[in-house]
Amino acid sequence: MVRRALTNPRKEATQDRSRATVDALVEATARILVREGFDKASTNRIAEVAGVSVGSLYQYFPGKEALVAAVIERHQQEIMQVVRGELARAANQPIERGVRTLVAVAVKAHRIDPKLHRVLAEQIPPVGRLERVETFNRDNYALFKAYLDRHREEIRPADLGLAAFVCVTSIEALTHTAVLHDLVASDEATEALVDEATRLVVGYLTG
Amino acid sequence: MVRRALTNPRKEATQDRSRATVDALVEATARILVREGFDKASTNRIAEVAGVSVGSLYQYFPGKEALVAAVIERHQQEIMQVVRGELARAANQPIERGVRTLVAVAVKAHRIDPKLHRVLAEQIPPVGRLERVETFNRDNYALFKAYLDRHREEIRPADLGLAAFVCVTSIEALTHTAVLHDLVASDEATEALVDEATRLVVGYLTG
Amino acid sequence: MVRRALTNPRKEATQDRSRATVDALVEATARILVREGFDKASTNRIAEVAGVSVGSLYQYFPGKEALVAAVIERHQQEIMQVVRGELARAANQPIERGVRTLVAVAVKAHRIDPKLHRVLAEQIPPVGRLERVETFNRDNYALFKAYLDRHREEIRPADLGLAAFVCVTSIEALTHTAVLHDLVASDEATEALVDEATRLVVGYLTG
Amino acid sequence: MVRRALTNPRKEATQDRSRATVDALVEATARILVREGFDKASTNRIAEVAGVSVGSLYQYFPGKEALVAAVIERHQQEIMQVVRGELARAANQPIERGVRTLVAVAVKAHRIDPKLHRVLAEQIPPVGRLERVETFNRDNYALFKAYLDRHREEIRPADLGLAAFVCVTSIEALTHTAVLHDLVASDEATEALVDEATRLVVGYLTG
DNA sequence: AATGAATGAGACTTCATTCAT
DNA sequence: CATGAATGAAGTCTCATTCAT
Repeated sequence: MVRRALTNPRKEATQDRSRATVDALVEATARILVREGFDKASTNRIAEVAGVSVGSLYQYFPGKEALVAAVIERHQQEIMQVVRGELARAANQPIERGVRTLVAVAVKAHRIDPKLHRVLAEQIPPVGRLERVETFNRDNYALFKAYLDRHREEIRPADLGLAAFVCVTSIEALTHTAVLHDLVASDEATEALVDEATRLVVGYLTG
Repeated sequence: MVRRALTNPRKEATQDRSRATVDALVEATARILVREGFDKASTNRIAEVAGVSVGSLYQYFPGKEALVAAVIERHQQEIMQVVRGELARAANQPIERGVRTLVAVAVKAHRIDPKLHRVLAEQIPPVGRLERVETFNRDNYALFKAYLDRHREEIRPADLGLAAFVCVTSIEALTHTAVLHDLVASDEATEALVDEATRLVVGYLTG
Repeated sequence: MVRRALTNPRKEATQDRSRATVDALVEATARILVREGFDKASTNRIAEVAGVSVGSLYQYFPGKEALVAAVIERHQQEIMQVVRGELARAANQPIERGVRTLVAVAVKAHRIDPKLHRVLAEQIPPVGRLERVETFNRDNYALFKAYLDRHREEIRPADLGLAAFVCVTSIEALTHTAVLHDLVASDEATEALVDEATRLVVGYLTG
Repeated sequence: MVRRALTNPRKEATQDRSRATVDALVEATARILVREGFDKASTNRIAEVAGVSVGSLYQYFPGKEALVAAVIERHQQEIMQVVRGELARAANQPIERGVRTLVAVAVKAHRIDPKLHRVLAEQIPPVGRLERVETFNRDNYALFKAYLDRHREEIRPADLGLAAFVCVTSIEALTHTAVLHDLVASDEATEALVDEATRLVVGYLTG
């Protein structure tokens, strides 16, 4: 609800033409973000790339921020779709197997449009970003904590909240950095990374 | 040599007055970054806060980027000073003790002007940032790898490079996130965090 | 015939629905003018408040000007209705009594939707305004001159045109300013104003 | 003090070049107002006519309003200079003679750049205008009331405040309207108007 | 060296109006 | 007739940078 005025779409796109315009705008924003960087993502340029007039842009979005927010949202939803899907499987797996699944999912998630992910992580200025990112991480955190709750018998740490923080933050950082630096270029490299990350977390939880 | 034109001081400030001007400019930039955010850090504003004319600003810095770069550099050096100092002690400590020292150092380092650290991490746009940050991490990475080399007998992972990446990335992420989210407000909380991070890394290295 | 293209309704609203639409548009314009000011009276906003599409607005009015003109016209007609009605009585009253009636009428007229009156007087840009206002004053002027003609025996000034100008302008200004500045808040205050204005004009005409 | 942010110059023009720029901007604004109307007075156009960049405009004025305010102020000061000068003479003249002087002054004042006066009176939107105009009229009102105080023996009305309001408003309206409608084109016409206005006011005051 | 006035490209945004459906 | 999506010219304003003094 907060900051509605700045980052929420102005009106729902009910009709087809509207819908297409909105999609084109969000897509154009993402494309520019990836190809030219945040600085080049001016409203005029976005409209131009979307093949739409600036006026139309402002008909649907109150400003640049809202467009970027929409891109982030879209990206986040694509990720969460992958995550949630694969995560169901992990729920009942034993720690070792389960964590490996989670790590693999994290890598997979980070590979969805990694260039966009990179830009969003690096270039987007504060206001809207932090909230989004935090929201995202809070989701991950909650999911992981639930997993730990279910397996509380098998793990050492008493403070599951802290444990979840440690694990989620580490996995996120490792996969994020690895993808950014192309450390997961080959399947072997990816497997090695997943192995290590799994060891890190499993060792921590069960040590 | 790289990008000299854009981010290096135009000239060495030999004379005292020059030196003072340069310092005032960098300090003003840092202050504005922290207090008003990157967006407000216009060259005119920086000059004003530094009590200097824009003209003088351009006498010493080729542009806005160079100023921000200088702020980053200064911050980084303050951090490395702390890190290097405390790190000497860790070198000959056994794994458990040594890692704990390293983690504690990381927390300490992140506490140097955390607001500035936050701004630099969140708000500064791409060009200069990534390189700087990577430089920074590469330093940490190298230092830690050297530590692992020295203790290679006591640790499990064969690929020390990968192991160093896993450890440095995790510690960095944990301390960074913890400081950002004020999870280290009290001494107890800090100690708890250090405990967990140490366990994470030690478990991984010796598991 | 003059300026038809810009300020006259495009077509007569013969059908009921049309009539209702036109009324809604004029009413919406007036409301916005009063409540939000001329600047906020965009065609889109007017259509929205009228509960009609912009397209429909342009079906009945050639543009924004025409709408404002319609509002002015409506207001003027309401005023002239009051004025003409009360004026009939004044026609045969002796100077003293007659002028008092006229002044009272002027105050009464200015009290019809004074907020709208104020906006029309203050905020509406040139093109259509002057003409309208002049038209309005010309009406008043003509009516008053006719009154003077009828009483030419009792008054001093030889040039009745000039006399009418002096009287109408003064009465208009006094009542207008008084209403704008809330100098007619109470009945006593109103009576005092009417007294003075009457004295002013009567003294001038009969002195 | 009110509305400083919107209508006051941003900085004092201390240096010669600055001063020239500010003057050019105000002059350009006045010229455009007179020749092309308020609507055409965009900041870009003003800067262009002033032979200056938009940037400079915003260096000295926070926006369009401030420019217009400056024009009004300048005009007002020119007027008050004339008024105050001639008014001294009226102070000790007997009613009849004094009022005639005052009326003549009013006409003279309204003749200073009458086109500009007209535009300011007709086209300038509310916010800044009313205050200015009221300030102006309050000055006139105060001056006239002082005159009445000095001659209280010779005049009828008990409430000098109300009397001043009646006289000032009437004289202002008569001269303003007369100048606007070119009723003072010839010397004879002017004299006739002054005669009538004087009679109006003197009759009222001494009747 | 220092100053700060001047520049002007370009970002953001609004709104009167049109036109395909 | 009604609708409302689309248009794009035009306006406002900022800010990195230059340059005459």
